[in-house]
Amino acid sequence: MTELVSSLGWIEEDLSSQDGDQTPEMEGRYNPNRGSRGPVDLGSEDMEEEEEEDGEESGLDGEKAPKRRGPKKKKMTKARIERFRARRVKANARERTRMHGLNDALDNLRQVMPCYSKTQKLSKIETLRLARNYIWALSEVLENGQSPESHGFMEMLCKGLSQPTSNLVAGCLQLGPSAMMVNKMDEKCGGPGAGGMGAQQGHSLSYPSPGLPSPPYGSLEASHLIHLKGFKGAAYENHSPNECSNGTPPYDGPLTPPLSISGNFALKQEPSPHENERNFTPHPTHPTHPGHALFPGSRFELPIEMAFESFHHIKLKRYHG
DNA sequence: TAGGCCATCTGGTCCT
DNA sequence: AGGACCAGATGGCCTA
Repeated sequence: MTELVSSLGWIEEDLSSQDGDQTPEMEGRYNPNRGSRGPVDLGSEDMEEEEEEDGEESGLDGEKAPKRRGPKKKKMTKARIERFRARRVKANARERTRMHGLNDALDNLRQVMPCYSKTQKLSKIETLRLARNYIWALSEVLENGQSPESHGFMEMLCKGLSQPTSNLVAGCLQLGPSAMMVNKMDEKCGGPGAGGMGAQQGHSLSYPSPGLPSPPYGSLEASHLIHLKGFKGAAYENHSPNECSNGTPPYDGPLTPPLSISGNFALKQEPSPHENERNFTPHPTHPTHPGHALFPGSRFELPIEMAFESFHHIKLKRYHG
């Protein structure tokens, strides 16, 4: 086997030095040194063919390698190797493109999540979990009339998320300057859970949907949610993202409305390229006033209660035909 | 330094 | 034959 690998050494060199399949779009993303795997495995077919060429070769310890059965395979001519390489290079490029598409889709998903930051990106798995929770929570709003300002809504949103993500979501949705101050004090006095509303509860929250699995990690302690009291409108407050200093990820991206209701669920338009630079500036699809949300299907802003009412009304109308 | 997350390469499988 | 999809492997980066 060692000999086999060394006999393929030239291919390894060849493949590792092939930056030829690096497309311009990958600039800055593709690092040829990344994910390199040492000896390149040519795959069963090619390996077998190499073995074939080696004939009855004894192994390292002198024991005989079992004779291979089945039809003899074609010899690995230089032309075939070339074709194989070309195919592999193309397949790699396609796979990269495919994964980039997948990542783009995830990015789009991140942007319609109740907390979105270009700089503090949710991981892939957290994005998917939060998306599921978001859909679930919104369904509850629609079907059971649950208030999006309730504990339950926030609990559903944070279910199964890691603690940092839960904090991020909670922070994005409901923390105003005063809450942040209180929270900071709480944390200094013994970390999350030492005070504040969550700590006052002092027990794990119970979750109403038995159909959903328990969180794989992260706890559901109420203290993870920092403060759950009325987040309405607070997300538009210009709180400093760096006020949390003990592990709570700072939120320094554009502030996503809790539910910027415009049509289906909370779809937003693509953020402007400059959105990242401004901490809080008007956006066509974002409400510009604290405590306001966008009127469904339009750019009118309403007090958030009215917006939810309209949202609810429209959804019910669609739901019931 | 360990662990989490990620991008990439790769071979296998299925489908057209 | 070739493309899409998938899962395993690998190594880089970052953070606690």
